[in-house]
Amino acid sequence: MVTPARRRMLAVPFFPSFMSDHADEKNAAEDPAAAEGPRHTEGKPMTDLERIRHSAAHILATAILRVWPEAQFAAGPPVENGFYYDVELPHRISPADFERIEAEMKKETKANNVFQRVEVSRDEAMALAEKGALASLGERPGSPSKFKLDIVQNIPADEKITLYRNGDFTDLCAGPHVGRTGNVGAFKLTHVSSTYYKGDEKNPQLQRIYGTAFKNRTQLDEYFAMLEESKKRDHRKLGKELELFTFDEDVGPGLAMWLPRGTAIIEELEKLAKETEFAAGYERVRTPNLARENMYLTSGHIPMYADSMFPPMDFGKREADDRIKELESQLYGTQPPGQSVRLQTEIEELRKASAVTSDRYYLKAMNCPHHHKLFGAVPRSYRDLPLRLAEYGTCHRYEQSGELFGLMRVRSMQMNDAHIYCTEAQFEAEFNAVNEMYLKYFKIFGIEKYRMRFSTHDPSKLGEIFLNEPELWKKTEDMVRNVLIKSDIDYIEVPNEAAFYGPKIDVQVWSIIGREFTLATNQVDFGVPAKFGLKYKTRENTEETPLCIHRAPLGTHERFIGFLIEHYAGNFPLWLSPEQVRVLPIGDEEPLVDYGKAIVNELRASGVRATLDAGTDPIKAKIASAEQMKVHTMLVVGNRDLEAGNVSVRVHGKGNLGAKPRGEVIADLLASIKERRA
RNA sequence: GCCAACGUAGCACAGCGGUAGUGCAGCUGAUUCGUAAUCAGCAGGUCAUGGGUUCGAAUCCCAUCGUUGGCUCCA
Repeated sequence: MVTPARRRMLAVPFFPSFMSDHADEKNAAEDPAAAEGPRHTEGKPMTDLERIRHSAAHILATAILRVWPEAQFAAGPPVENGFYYDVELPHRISPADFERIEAEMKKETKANNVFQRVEVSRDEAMALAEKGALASLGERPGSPSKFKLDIVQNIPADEKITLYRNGDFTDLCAGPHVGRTGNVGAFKLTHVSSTYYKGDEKNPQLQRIYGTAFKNRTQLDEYFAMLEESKKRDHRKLGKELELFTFDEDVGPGLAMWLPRGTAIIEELEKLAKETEFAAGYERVRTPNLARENMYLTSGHIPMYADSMFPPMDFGKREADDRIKELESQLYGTQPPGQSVRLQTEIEELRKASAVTSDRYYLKAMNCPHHHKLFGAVPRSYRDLPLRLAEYGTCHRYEQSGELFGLMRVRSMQMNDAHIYCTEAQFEAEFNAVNEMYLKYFKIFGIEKYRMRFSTHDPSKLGEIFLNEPELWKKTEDMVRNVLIKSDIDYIEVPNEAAFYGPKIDVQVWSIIGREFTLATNQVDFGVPAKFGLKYKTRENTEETPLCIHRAPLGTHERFIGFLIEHYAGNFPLWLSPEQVRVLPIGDEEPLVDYGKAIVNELRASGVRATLDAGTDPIKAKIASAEQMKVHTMLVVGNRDLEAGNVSVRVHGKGNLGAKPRGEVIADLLASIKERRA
């Protein structure tokens, strides 16, 4: 269901890639999501930096051909942080080869060759490709430039075909480029990965060589320094350093375990969610972590999404299997032929029966079916609507091993879920209220860099991947769009990306290393409640099926906290801080330690996460270790403070704020926590 | 799942065919101090796991597991 454009978005989040090779322009033209953001087109020239990077891609191809003349190239565009070129080559390029390739690239930039634009006819381009002369240093008889050949064939008839030359190297390319190879001032190859031609696994597998390039060395160095800085706030690194969560091979990949410090954050988020949802008229429910297969047959998740679910536990089948095994072992030991025939018959019958008697349970991958069952458990009247059922439900999804990524992509997740059952008349107000809730949360966390993606259906796929309810699609999409427009939210509309049961809004954010994630989701469902036979009595005493809104403004704990760690660089505001206050007595003499203990006890009695460092380390060392763990507030207490009934306040990132009366400081802390100050 | 790289003490890393190392953290002492690290001692490892090559493997080869970067996927 992911379009090519979406894929590119994932790879290059901040600015959609400015694909410029013919192949990519063609994709962009066809691409329903092309309206998603700025994109290179005829009327919108590349920036200077993109020209440099696009040119660097050609220089990379030139260099690779000098080392491996048989290389076949596909596409080589600039991307957000650099460029790549896809190459087919028997030799597996590894980072060990980079030095050699970069040396050849250096020769090409030193030579300062002109990038020469040549317009050719389609026949000329085809002829060159067949002679192997495109993306090549010259003709290569017997090995046509096969990918370029394919690309030429796909260029629309009315489009001009151009080549670019630098030195011996000629490439099929729409340009533009810098004037000379020497204008690529500084470059570096960064990594290599694999890809399929045009992203389709049926196509040949290519090696994608990534690099980056800048106008000059200084900018390149700054870029890598910035990358180093970013790595410091990577949630995986901070999570380890701050002892927030951990993964364990024996527990399983993608199964995060929360240490006490991370759990403290979870508790705060749940407290926030529960308060907010309670005030907004939600009711809390609890459901088990698994359910029988039948429920997921009803919901349509099997077979549609069975691949993404953990395989089932099959109890009935296991009993049958045990009996079959037992009979089989008897079978091997039997001599009289009659006996063995009897056993074989029994085994076969058991096998047939096991298909029927099997009793399969699945770990839940989503909470909706359980909540639908709760809606259906009690007779409902229009007076009960809207009914808002909320649960921090634990879901399990069997994500592909290669997709797992720290806390951002896991296999077990705790979701800030709720389902709102309402009438069509109530829908717009409810959807709007959900939206307001999102914005309220984002304000609390100071989340500013996000994008709302409004996913709609594709009318040509009704009855296939979208429920065949043209009226309802139109109606709900209009309502959602209205809400977005009325609340003046910046959003992008993406056709063909809706859920099968209705349109949705996803909130997209980016991890510090640039990967895009859906942080939160708000979905309309006009399909599944009917499958569950959910009804309510109307004022006219007729039966209606409710609409359902699935919403998860705080997403999952895993992803949301992963995001928050990076958002705050581990420097959480007081209310979220795993260790809110640490009291640091100067020395470990009894009266001081007792004073510190009293302060800690007073804070803990008010629910503040406070600890005491009663160690014998010098005060500087105590401060250093508290700072290292990013403890929000440090209260230094020495004899001066003890005598005056003061504490000396030090705040992480702000330094020493001086001595203040103990009562005043505690009151301030409590107020800051209560108000969830930034 | 696919391609590639990487797995050495709790953490960060060195060693890359010849008896496992450093720093921080930890523990035990001493130190009793005013805002980012006091000193000393001790302890900690089947070098991810399993196989192979070799007189000898952390080091070379193969497989498995895990992590990472991409690809694919993402209800």
